[in-house]
Amino acid sequence: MYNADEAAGAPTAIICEKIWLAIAERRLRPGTRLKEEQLAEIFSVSRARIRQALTALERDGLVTIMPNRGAFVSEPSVDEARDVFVARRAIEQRVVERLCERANPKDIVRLRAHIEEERIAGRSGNLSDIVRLSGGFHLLLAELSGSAFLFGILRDLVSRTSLITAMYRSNHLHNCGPDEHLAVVEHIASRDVTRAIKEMAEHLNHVEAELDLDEEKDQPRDLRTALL
Amino acid sequence: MYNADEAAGAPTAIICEKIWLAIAERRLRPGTRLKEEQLAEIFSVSRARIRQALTALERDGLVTIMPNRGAFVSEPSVDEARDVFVARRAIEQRVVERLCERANPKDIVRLRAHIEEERIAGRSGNLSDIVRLSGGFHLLLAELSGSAFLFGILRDLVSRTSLITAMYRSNHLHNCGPDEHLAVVEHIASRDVTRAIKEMAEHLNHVEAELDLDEEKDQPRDLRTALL
DNA sequence: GTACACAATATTGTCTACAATTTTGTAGTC
DNA sequence: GACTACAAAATTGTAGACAATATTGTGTAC
Repeated sequence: MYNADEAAGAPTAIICEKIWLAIAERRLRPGTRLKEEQLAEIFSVSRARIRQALTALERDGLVTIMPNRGAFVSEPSVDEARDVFVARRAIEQRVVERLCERANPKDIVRLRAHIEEERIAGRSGNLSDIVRLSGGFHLLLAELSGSAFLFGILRDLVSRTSLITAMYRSNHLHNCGPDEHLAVVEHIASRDVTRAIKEMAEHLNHVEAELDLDEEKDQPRDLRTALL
Repeated sequence: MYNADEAAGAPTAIICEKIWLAIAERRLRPGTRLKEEQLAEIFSVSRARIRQALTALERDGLVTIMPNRGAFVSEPSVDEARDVFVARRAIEQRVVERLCERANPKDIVRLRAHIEEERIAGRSGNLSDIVRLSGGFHLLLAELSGSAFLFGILRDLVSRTSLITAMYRSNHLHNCGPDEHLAVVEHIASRDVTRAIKEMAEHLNHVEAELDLDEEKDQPRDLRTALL
């Protein structure tokens, strides 16, 4: 069978997505070094394109580039992880508010269809699809809210959330359940702003609560704190 | 006198800042084409570094890169401008909330010192400093809130605000007055969350209100709507 | 005289080679 | 025997050259 991973001349976006998925699926663990030449050989592209991909991934907070040192898979701290959820609650509240005002029947149809895709992926157990679609739901919400800017912020936040869930135990993998997604959508459909916001806030709380953010308050980021 | 603008081998960050300032000060008008080779010659650097700077500026929303077409100074629409303020109110509310809980006397000293700098720049009339410092106040607030992530979002938002104020009449240039900044800080100093939030919201409303966002509902983004 | 097709030009996108920096291994000295 | 200084290897950062693409100008046919 033809393996797309080893196809030559992959566009930058594809490379980003492959690395992103690898991180989200924990195949690439936080802290892993990402050598440019190595990646260039793996994807059969030039090193220049890998550099583009890495800087784009740095923008999304998935990799950390240290000057003259190289790129590493980011290791968000507990505090940073909590910050992401603080920001998500703030942003997604606005998204839901706007959507309750603006959403038309067509939007609701798209959202329900998306959730159906999530259900199918959940049953098939395809981890790539599950990760992609569960984040994609929140992104679709932001897109339909009509604000390109809120969408952009949430894009970052969802990427970081993927890394965080990958890092702090996503073993249960309840990970953004379609049921809670549907509840939000139905509240939006009935223009119930208060309940829609509340449902979204609870959903995000559930996702955060499933992480091991209380234990190991400050995990070792450098050797000094790790060993002394 | 030595002119730093024409110094050879400027780092990417410096190039970004120079272009950013030029946009914020309206020396580069929205829609202006940014030819890579031209910029490379101006800054005496290679085109590769200009490309890095342009992609970074695109990330901040200041320039728009069209594939195979080139880079242009962004022309945010009225809706996009309003979105930025919606997002700023959401984010900066959280920043102020956190700061009321966490701020220590040292932080207050830094904030007051910054406002004093703003006052000095305002009296001297140095446009570069005024633009930089007025945005810098909000960034300092976010930095002191202890959330690197909220800081990152606000960095984007402040950049975009600079472009927006440059585009939609910043002639009065009341533009983020130090007086209102001080009011916010004093409320934070006295741990009065409600008033601090209110003051910040009003401040942002004032900034938005000074723009011509109601008139010319949809300014011409492409030739079709401009001419027909 | 106008409209379409083609060619020339200019600009961006990509790749390969070279330079700078950091890290690691080795030897010398106290 | 351990520590410091130096050298070599590996890796990133940068620059310049080449290829692809879009725009503009010109010519020809109708």
